[in-house]
Amino acid sequence: MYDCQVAQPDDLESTTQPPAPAAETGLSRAQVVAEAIRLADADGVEGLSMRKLATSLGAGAMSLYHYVANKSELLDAMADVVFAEIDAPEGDDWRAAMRRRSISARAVLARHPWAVGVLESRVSPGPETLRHREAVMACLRRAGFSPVMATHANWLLDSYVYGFALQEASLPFTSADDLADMTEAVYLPQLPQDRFPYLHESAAALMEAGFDPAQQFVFGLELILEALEPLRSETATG
Amino acid sequence: MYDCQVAQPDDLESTTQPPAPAAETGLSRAQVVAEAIRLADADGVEGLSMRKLATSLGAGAMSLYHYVANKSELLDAMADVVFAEIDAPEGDDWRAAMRRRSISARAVLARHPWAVGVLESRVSPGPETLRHREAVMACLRRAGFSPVMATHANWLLDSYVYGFALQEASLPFTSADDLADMTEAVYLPQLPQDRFPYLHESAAALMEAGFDPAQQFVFGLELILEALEPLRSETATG
DNA sequence: TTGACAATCGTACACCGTACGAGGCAGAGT
DNA sequence: ACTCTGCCTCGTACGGTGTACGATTGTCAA
Repeated sequence: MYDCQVAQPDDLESTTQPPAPAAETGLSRAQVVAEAIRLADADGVEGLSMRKLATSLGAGAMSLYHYVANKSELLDAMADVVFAEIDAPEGDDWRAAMRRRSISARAVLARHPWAVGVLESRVSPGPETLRHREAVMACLRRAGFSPVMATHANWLLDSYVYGFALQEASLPFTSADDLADMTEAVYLPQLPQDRFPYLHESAAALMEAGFDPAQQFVFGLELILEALEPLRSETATG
Repeated sequence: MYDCQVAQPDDLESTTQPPAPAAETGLSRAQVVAEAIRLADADGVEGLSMRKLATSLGAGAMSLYHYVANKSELLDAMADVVFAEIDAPEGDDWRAAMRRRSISARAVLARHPWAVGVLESRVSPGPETLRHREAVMACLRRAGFSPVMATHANWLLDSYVYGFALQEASLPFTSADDLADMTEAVYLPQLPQDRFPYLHESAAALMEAGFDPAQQFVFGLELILEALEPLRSETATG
């Protein structure tokens, strides 16, 4: 009826490796996925093809299909591995916990910029993703948010994290030096002061002050966490 | 040096149609882009190919390249048209203005779910995009935000809008009925209460209460706007 | 020895973006 | 009237893609 599988049953057990990855000789699903992530980090997802991945693993293209049903499942698996890199929220202080996990999430998504795009149109969360989401909901519920409020808070925080990562991924520069060069060479000339005075001003201010994505991220994150605080302990709502 | 063009000079003038679109016979860039958007809305971006687009316009595939340098430029143009659908912020009340424009942005991105994904890895904003961003910055600056604070607020709001749209686009259902069916048929069985009690609880609560993305969006939006309010008029900072 | 099964991969097919260049057709110059 | 010059159309072809199919091998149980 619905073709949307949340996770394969035995994937849920995958904390212990499936049958033993055969170590030295032959491939393994984990190796395939890991190499795919390496390639995607280097060249972007659009540069990742089954043939290239296979070659990079020293195998024939069709061999991959023994470990992965199709490319879509491969992308799902990649996203799940990336998700596993994110620190789960821990501790009694919900703000500290969510701050840590959100900062971690942004950092991870900055390391794997393609992952944000993969999230979209990818419907079946993997086991690590589920575990992580469960941990987040647990943290919020234990902090006193009602089920409905916890869901709201979760959406708000995730939206911010993903949206920030998306914007960050589409920035044309990586380092602060790039920013300066870039701004001076491209943006300012193309944003004439008379037509786009405010964008011009903003670009100039950005270049002058430098731009640290992590710091920029924390600014909005703190605002959101503070705004969520008063919504706790209205346990009757949900 | 940098291959990142912000906008073609004459694109900036494109409020008036370039040379006259030739109306009846022959194609026009605007027609090509519009049909591409129609197809992407129907089948998703990954289902959009130059050949299908051409056929759908009653033309040969290569004819398109007279109006569009390559597929990447086509995607840029599509994103720009979508951006033009978003209401620009208007009026003296900055919160009302930004609320309207953010709600409009979410609605537009929900209508064109592929557009969020196109944003990523697309580096050159089109003329409409620039106009819109300029209007947003103008609104914030006039409301008393310093240049730096306005930039922060802009990032925060845009992150929320894009992130929300991204999450919404990856939802496996569209209508409330779908939600109920979906939850009952797929999520609840696959989220056993003992392993994922909180996700289970959340899914159940969501199904019971119904789920209106627009309403959910406004919740977080209002929180953000309220949190930004006290940061106005610190004009000395920037 | 035989049979089952896991793993590898060569080949082929349909599709993709697009380079190249050949054609048609409208209007301007002579 | 003739040519020339541009815009516009698109057929063909090339190198890439995901992957269906089936042949091949290696390994182990009976």
